[in-house]
Amino acid sequence: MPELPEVETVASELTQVLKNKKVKAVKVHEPKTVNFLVRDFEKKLKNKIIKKVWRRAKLLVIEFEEGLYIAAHLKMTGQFLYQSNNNKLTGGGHPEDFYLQKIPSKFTRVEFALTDGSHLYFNDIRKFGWLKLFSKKDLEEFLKNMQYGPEPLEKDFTAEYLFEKIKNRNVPIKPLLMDQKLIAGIGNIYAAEVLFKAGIDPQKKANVLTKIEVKKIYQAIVSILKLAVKYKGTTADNFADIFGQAGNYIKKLKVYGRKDQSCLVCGSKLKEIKQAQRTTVFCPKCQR
DNA sequence: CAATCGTCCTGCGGGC
DNA sequence: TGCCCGCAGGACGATT
Repeated sequence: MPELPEVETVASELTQVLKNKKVKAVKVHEPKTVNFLVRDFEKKLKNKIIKKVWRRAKLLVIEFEEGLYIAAHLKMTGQFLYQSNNNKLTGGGHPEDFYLQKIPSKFTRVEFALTDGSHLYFNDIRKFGWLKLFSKKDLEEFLKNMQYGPEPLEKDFTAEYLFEKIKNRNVPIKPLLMDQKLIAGIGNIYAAEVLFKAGIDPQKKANVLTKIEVKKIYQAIVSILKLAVKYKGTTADNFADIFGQAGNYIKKLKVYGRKDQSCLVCGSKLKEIKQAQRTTVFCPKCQR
């Protein structure tokens, strides 16, 4: 669920609130969430100062002084929630906003107390998410092993790159767009949205796509991801930003989660299929 | 190289 | 009303 726009939102907000703050204490409630023995993980982070938080693919990286890093993956249900020293989550009180999880809750896997009295919580219902503590060298090694493809909003991601990489691939285009080694950061929601915007059937094999079709896909990737970042992502399930606010791109979704509803362009019935054990919704008339 | 399945985990919704 | 089943999905490893 959290894909590039959601993770980007969390990274930039975390940088805003955590920059130059010092860790007072860490509590790990779920040992399997972290890559060290609980007491070691807690000890290594004590008194460390946070420099910034950034994103690579769907990975969040919290950078500390002295070359220490936490790489975090939210997987499906992970959330970072921030509570400043004197108030609760901002919430907002709009009923449509989101159901706010109480923090800490039974889903709080790791909590960070900062010396200014604020707290950061890593919540995760399904325990797929993780926090890995790395030295600079370990982080570089880890990222190298991941073999992430280019960032879709950076200059090295081009229509030509995309065409060259997929022109010989005899696989359906939709699951391919979710391959992190091809492009970093696209998941099930945005892959579906991109192909709708580009007017391409998700079942179409990559190696039959023309240069023009690939260019349409490329343009859809860039424009949709940019807009989704601007909207602070999509809350289709339980994504929230660090203040517990839902992402607004859900209002812009054209196909994801709209099985059997009518196409917003042509009015025909949207169809749901399974591809590589993932659901894909598309318009059989608009996407060919 | 491609396709598929199992795994991790829990809440929720559909069906009866 | 209540219970069971299966779905949701990011990413990796194993198998065919």
